[in-house]
Amino acid sequence: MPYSKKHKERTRKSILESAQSLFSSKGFSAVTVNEVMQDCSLTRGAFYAHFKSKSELYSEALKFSATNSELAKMKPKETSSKEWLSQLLNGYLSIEHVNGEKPCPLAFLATDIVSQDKTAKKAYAHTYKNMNKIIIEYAGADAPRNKDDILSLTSMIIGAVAVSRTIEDKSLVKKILASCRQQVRSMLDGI
Amino acid sequence: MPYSKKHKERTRKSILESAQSLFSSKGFSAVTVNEVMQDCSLTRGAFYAHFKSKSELYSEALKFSATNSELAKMKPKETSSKEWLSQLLNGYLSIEHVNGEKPCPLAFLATDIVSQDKTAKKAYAHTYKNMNKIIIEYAGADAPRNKDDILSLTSMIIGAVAVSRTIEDKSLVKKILASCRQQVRSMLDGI
DNA sequence: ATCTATATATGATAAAGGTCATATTTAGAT
DNA sequence: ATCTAAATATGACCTTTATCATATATAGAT
Repeated sequence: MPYSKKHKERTRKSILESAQSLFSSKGFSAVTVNEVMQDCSLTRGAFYAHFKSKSELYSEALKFSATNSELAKMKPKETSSKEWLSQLLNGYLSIEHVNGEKPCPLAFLATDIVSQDKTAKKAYAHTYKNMNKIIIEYAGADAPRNKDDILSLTSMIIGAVAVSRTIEDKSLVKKILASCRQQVRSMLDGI
Repeated sequence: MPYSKKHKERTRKSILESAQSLFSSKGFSAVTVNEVMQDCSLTRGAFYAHFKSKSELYSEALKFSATNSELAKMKPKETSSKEWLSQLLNGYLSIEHVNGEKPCPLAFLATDIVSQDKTAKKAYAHTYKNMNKIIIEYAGADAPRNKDDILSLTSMIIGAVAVSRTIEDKSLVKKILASCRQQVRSMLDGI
């Protein structure tokens, strides 16, 4: 048995990392299987030893990115939940995020998902529900009394990032993000 | 000179209508020039007498849809501005909108625009600014004191519709929309 | 050192779709 | 009725790209 046991697993992971980053920034059809493979220094032939189609890769990349997202990161013990939540949300509503550092697929792929298969949609929905859950948990006592209220908050931050990515006028982008950060504070008071 | 003067103009408009509807629901690359033409009972050959490329069509469809949107519709004289605004926002945050009736490209194409050319981005930004302006106008005295606050409201409604389109669980979609309608009322009080 | 299962690379195939060249049809002007 | 410029249709071309078949290289087991 050639190659160490973990070799394939590592390659798969590296493909997923490239895929995640490329799909997030360009969407499903603007990304090529070949492009993904070259991004991790492989050629397209190797691809089908890992995934059975480009669609499968897309869904797997989506799942992968959920487990690697900022939101999924463990809170440092020395930071309070509220402080941590505040950092997460400010990071989410930042120019850096809009520019593509650690892109959140919920915002970057929102309309792209619509034309993908059920598996992709399921992965997206799962990530979305998880985002709501995590925010509520960290907000603790400052979470909205009515749990569904969180849905408008996540709509807002996802929408803000999605729209901001299309806007070339950076001063307008800053205003959008600032306005949402402000609004977040008023929705989760104490944050 | 064959065909009445207005014939070509009418055909162009009909192409734009089909394009608007198809692009909005499926995005740029999932729509085919041929598909657009067949949708208005023409064949692909006629296309290039009207537009010089698929990209140009996309941008033109975006501009076209801005002038035909619900938001651009004239307010009936017998309806108060606030009442009208309330109707507009409730319509925006409705299942029917999510399902594709009179789709707003700001929500339906948010992430699609990112991979398009400058012309498309400009058209998108223009429509976006216009949405903010119109809401502020109709809100009148109830508009946010700080005009930039409107940006978080539009982020929210655009995000809500964009996300809702991806979610197959209709009961969750209803909750998202309801939560945003509620939030709109609290942001524009008196509405 | 050699053997071998597995990973990766190379080359081929085929389908899709944007674009254009050419043929055909249309309806207003004469 | 006929003529003609403009609109539309048809057929072809060519690029792109997902996918697969086949060849090669890798590294652990012997």
